[in-house]
Amino acid sequence: MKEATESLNFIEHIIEEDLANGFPKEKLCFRFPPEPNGYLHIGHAASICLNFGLGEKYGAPVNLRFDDTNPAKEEQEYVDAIKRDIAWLGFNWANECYSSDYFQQLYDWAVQLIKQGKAYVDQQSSELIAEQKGTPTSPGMPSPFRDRSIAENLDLFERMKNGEFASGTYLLRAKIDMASPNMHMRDPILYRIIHAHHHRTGNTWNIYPMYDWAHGESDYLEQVSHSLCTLEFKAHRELYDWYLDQIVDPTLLRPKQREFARRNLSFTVMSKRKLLELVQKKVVSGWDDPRMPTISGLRRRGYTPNSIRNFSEVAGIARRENVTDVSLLEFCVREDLNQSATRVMAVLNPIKVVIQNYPVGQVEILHLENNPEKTDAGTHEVPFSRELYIERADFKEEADSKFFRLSIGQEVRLKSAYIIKAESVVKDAAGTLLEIHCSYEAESRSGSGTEASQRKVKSTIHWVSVAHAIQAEVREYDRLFLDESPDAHESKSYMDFINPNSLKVIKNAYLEPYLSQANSNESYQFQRLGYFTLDSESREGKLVFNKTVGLKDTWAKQNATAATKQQTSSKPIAQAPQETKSALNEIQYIGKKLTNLSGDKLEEALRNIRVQAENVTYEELEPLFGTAAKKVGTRIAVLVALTVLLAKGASKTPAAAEFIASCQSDESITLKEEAAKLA
RNA sequence: UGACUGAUGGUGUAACUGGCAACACGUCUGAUUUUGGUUCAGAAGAGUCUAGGUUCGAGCCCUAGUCGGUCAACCA
Repeated sequence: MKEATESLNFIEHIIEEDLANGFPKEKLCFRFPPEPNGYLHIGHAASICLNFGLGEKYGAPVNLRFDDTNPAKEEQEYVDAIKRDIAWLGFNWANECYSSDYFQQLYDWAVQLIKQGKAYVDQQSSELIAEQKGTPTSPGMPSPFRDRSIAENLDLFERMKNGEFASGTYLLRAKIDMASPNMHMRDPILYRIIHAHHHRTGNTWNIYPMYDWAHGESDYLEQVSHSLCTLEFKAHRELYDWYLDQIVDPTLLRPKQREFARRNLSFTVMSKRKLLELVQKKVVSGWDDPRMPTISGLRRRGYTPNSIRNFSEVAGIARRENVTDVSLLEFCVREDLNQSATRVMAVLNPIKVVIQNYPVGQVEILHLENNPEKTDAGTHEVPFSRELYIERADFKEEADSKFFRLSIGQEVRLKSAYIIKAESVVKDAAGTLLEIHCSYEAESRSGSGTEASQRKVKSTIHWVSVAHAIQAEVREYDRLFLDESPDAHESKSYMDFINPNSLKVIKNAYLEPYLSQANSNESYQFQRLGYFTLDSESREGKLVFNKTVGLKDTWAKQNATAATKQQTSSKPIAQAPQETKSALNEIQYIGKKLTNLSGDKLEEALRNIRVQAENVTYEELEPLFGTAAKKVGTRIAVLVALTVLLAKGASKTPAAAEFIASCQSDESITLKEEAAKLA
């Protein structure tokens, strides 16, 4: 259905090229390699969708590999959460793998490296090693232990493995090049000693491989064809390849690392470390707080797998830094939910309406369409009675012409019910509005088929019956940060931009009774308000709803812009100097493309130049006489402009004459002709 | 002062081997609408970081520059 868009992203181009060069399609294999040290977020979703999407597109397996090489930071809890999130997104992994599954093989290979004189045991402090490493602009110095004998290295390494040494005392390093311009090649660490319990291997190991050593070799062991990671690993590629060089069997597939830009979202942060800080400092309630950009947070908020996959699709993947506007994500949920959400009525900020001419005690059961987008979705029942709640914002005692809702003397339709007219208001001593007294038109009931029921009124508003409404808590969310890129400021921390009002709790919202049986894996559209879903804290009898996203609200926007307009117009407007493109630039531009044109379009372009030339001075034009002979278009444009200037009475300077002469002898016929007219 | 890398409307992505810069979001009109939603029709908005060059023709190729990102964890 959407296969119409054939454009490939750059990763797909790489794969297509490999395929074209004879790489067998059946050997394609991808992987998604999270470290189980935190929850997945929308940025990971980009990577997940990329890898699993590629798998689906090429019919290739995609492994889920936990990069669990650091027992100090990793936990089973995260493994479970990650699996749940990926499954929720709707992807199936071919194999569930762990870097820790390869610890023995990795160890054996390391021993082999030592035997080849390509690795050595170092025993200096981390400070000393860092010092010897040099800086990006100056080379490093070799470790005094760099030339330890192979036998000694072997012995030490084995004892490291056996747990004879304390954490941090010994290291295994690859012997590469301390002067490499790539810092990662300056004798990188292969193994360090960590005495910690590993969530899978327990206490079997006392040494653990570093990311670089484990990652490429794991890709190789799994025969991953394309190992896709984010841009910050670009500099690691050289090392990735060096490690593979040491162990690769040429008859087997050699993985290829390629990098893409991570996806950033505006008004949020996107690194596990920063998200963890929000959790730890209790800025949010947890990893799955509905304000968090985590998959679990978005899920709790009411985002659908579809909307997130679509977002990834639409946002695309590329190699440059980016900050995608959240509005794109919001668009994606709305688009999805609009199709699937059941329409209901809920009043979040109530004001009571009493219909004076409606019989006291009468209750009518009306029918509300479940989903106008799906004709077969049916209806559900809504009780109607004399006393109702409507939104406070839907009433104004006196309305201006742009306010379509209820006001004194003004009619509105109650959704799926009657047309009412506001007659009077009741206020307390302080002047606050208590209730609105209305009259209804008995013939106007929706769907009754009467003439009155077909009558058009300016607006339709939602409502709930006071006697039948159920109460619930509704949580509304705003962006977590006030700045578009909270972590992009040098002088300020992202913590400085926290939005203090990102959570608004409405304790007593009134919902139509149908919602007492609300389903936790369904989304509801509270009509005219937005999309809502049951929160995980919701209990029978104490319902809690999360607002996923509001409806597009052109009315609110109109008001907001009107307000700001009023504000700015009260001040003297500091007119920004109009950045009009200079006529000369315009001429140059038209000229640039001139030789591509013909017929009418050429005529039009020439006409345009003549128009623009009216606003150009001779002084401005003169420097362009020197335009390279190759740039025929520009020369024509300049010549045409000159023609106009001369006609206006500019004097033909020697420079101009020379220019005209040179044009006359040009190869371009157009140029020649134009020049001849002037000669 | 190094190495690597990137630069296309407000935002995100396109443009297959060079051939009058496309799609989506956002914005703005108008129509439809018992949701100021949806849908439909339309508009505005970039001459592709700058300066040169190659070419009949450059966003794509070349040269130089500018600006941004990444790299010096016993993290991944």
